[in-house]
Amino acid sequence: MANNKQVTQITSMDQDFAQWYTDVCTKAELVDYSGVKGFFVMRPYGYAIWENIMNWLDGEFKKTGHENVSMPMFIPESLLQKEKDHVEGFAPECAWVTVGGSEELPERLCVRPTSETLFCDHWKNILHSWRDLPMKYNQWCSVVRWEKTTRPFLRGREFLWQEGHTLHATEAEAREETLQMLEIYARCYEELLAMPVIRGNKTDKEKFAGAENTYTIECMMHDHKALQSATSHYFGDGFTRAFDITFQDRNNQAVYPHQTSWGFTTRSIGGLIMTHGDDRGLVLPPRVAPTQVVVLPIAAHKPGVTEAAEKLVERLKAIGLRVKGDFSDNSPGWKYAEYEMKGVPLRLEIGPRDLENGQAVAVRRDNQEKVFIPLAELENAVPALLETVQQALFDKAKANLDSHTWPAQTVEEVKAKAMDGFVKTMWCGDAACEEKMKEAAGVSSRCIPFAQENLGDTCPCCGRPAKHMIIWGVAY
RNA sequence: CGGGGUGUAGCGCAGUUGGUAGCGCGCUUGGUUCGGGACCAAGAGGCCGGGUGUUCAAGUCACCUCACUCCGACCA
Repeated sequence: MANNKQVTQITSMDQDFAQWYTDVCTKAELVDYSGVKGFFVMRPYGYAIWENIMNWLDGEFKKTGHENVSMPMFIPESLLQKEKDHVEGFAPECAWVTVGGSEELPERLCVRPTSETLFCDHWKNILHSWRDLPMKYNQWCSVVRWEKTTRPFLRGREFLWQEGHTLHATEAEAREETLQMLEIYARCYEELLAMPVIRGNKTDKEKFAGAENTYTIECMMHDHKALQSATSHYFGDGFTRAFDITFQDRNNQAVYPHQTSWGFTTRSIGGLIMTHGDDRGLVLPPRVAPTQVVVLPIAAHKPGVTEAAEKLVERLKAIGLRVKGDFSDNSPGWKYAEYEMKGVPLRLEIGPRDLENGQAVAVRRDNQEKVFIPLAELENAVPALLETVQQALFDKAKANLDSHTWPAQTVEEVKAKAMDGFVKTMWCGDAACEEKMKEAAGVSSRCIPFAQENLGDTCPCCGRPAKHMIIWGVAY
């Protein structure tokens, strides 16, 4: 019954969403704080989520013809400085190495904040002919950006990601690549993480340092704030000119290739937590959950119970599910709370009463709904239930996004709704109006959605003719 | 980088007008339990974040410093 010895109790979302978030991160054993600010330990349970994401994405990268590589961790200062916009964007948040062993280095080295310059430096050496193109590379690694404030997953001074870097003979092919990879990211969020996304363009103000176009997918968290969830960039030939990378085309002309890059980070796990979690803790969609089903014997000492539970684990493993049996001597109530905290999508209980009835009890994490599953139907019923949970989580998140996206005609209307979700307005395309909106309404531009709507003819900031519909929001 | 908060056992905390450190949970061992965070018994576990000062005496007072955290400005 009611018991106050709940050391793993977490702060409620409504009371303090930020505290709730950090509680979940630590109590669900996803991360631990390290001795250095902004650097986090990803514990096995958190890393297992990342591994599932990596496996899914890496499979898509391979299907679309990309190869994995590994680049150096350090960038000589002179290399970083070759592309002007790029340095300006990243230099302020670089960590620098100035000493090797006991020797002062002749040139200081930046710990990579992103690897465009390294790829370019390498490509300069190996690209010769149009026959060498396209070059479609990816690397899984961590990067360092010296952020001022840090939070687990959402913002660390080091974070894990993949960064794809490609070179193409033509602009059209490079642009196609950029959009193709954005679409893979969008599908990863929607299909794997059960998070609906908005695909769109970043404004010039918000685009990546050195990019010609930045495409983004934006997600809405449970508290209605925005999370920039992945980006894909088209560079044109800006970097390849700066690094003097050319190839001989079919006409024996030296030509600058067109470049892209795209990245997906462990921030996605933060988004996952803030999209689906509740006051009991983490809620994981079955497709990414390290453990999809936890099997609990009830009154395990009674004849046949433990054996029956073990049999359930074996049968579910045999059909490829990630399943765990908890045969520890903790009480059932303790186990319920524990696996709810860790967001395991489905709990299967089997006890003496179930043995009599030839069934198991399944309890969904997302809505606590209880379902009796005849043991004979286990192999069909459990995967079906997991798919139901996956879909229900997506639907719930989609409903949150849809019901908290507001059209607006004036700056005042934007301001009124700014703390309550996304606001969509028309926009003239002028950066001055974007800045004005930020000052007046406290929102940043999230993206210019690919799916445009016509909400009017004029920009709410300046009254001039509008060019696009744009989405505003308060972002993490 | 500005503003606030917190540092005492693994976690959460108490510690009076300064007097030489305690509680709950967790952990270990044994036993009883088991359908919503069980119970009993016996144990282990501390450079009180660090430094300097005041004092016969500092977890406690003063100053400094470090770390973490939250809120802003900057960013995936």
